[in-house]
Amino acid sequence: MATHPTSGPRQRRNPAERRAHLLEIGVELFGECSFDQLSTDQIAERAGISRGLLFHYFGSKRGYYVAVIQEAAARLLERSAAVHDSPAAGDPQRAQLEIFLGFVEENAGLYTLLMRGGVGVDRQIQAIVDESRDILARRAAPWSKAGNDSRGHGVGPERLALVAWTGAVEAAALEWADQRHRRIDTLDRRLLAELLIGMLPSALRSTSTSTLLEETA
Amino acid sequence: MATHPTSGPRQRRNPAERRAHLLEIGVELFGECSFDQLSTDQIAERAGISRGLLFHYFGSKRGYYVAVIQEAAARLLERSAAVHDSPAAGDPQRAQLEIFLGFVEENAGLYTLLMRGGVGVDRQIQAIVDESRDILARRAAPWSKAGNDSRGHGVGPERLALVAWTGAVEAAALEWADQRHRRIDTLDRRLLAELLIGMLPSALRSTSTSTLLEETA
DNA sequence: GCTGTCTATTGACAATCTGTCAATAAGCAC
DNA sequence: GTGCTTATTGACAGATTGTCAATAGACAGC
Repeated sequence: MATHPTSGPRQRRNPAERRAHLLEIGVELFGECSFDQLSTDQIAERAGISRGLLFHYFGSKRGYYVAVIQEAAARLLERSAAVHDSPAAGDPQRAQLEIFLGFVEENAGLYTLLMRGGVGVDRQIQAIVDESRDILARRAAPWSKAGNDSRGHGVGPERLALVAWTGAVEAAALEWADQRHRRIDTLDRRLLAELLIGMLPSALRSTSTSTLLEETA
Repeated sequence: MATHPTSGPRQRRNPAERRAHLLEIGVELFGECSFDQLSTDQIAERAGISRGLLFHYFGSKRGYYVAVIQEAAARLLERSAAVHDSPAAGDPQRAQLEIFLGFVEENAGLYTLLMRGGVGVDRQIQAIVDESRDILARRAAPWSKAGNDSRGHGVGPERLALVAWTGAVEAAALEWADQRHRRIDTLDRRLLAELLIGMLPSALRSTSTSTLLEETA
């Protein structure tokens, strides 16, 4: 619609500030609409700028989307790192999980955007999501330090167990956030963390002792 | 490019047959490209028809995509039902899981399309994916019959455990298929099924006995 | 084999969207 | 106030989705 700012004369800003503002808006908008349902016209109008400026900063609509996903990932990882680097008393693993769940609850839209919205859109985005996932998983499950290959991933069977557990965490977190959002009676954060941690040993046991792949063969 | 069929005169077909053919092609193409990266021009050219015909059958590009996703879901459910309805000897639960893994391995693109590609694109598609997921989960984990609400879903905490386990199965299946595709040494189908089944009790235990939500409170 | 009818299929057209770029004006130094 | 830098714009080109009256392939009746 309006290619023009909502009102008044053009507003000249510091590029870094402008860029940050656009990313802020992107996180918000892409948390509600999908990539193809959101036009650059809408984005520009919401930001109070011309469409041309969006392309000036991000090159293409997809470039903008990638930057937004990266921003979302950075926020999640930053929050997680705060706990990881200053291990509080008690069980750091559960603390990490609870922090994670808290983040998902508070930023359900952002998290959904990051873990679900970007997938299937682009290889580049898939890479960002996968890397974030791996970092989070390794923080929440430090035992996985054993057997990482050069790219920081575990080898076959072991990685499989970690991926399975990560999938459980993600799916549960999304469902849990949704249930709380809809005010459905469900587990509290601590119990959910316990449930998820409880699933870890069974995954591990299968790959390390009963697989017959390495020693017991 | 060519709005025209690749060669020769126009080919007149039975509508049902034509529609099926288009869905076939859609499953193939959307397994490789994302929604916005695949133009209706490309689809039409690949199908050897005009772009107009695609819109005649499906109304819009999005309508076509929804139909393709539904087709993918139907194929997966059909395959699963074949095992579900004729319970072979032994453990039907593991059989169901192994069938599922076999399907994922053979149709990795299709499965990825169904579970990942559609998410974040549309509420309608999200509904299709969620429903397929639930049906599969209930077939693979028949114990979940207890405590379904009117919409066929479990209530809060119990559903949470099922969702968590389902997430583990999905993530593991995708990773496993990818590892095998890249010829990485990993678990065989039977062991992966055991690993996943092994994760189930720990999920259940947490919600039913230690949650303090119902009896033990 | 010829003709007419039905409808699957087309191709041209309108509307919308992404991406480009020279022109413009906002803010700052002097 | 004047001039310079550059963030910002708006008009434009190319591509893409969606519409619809016109077209032609197949089959029935003769």
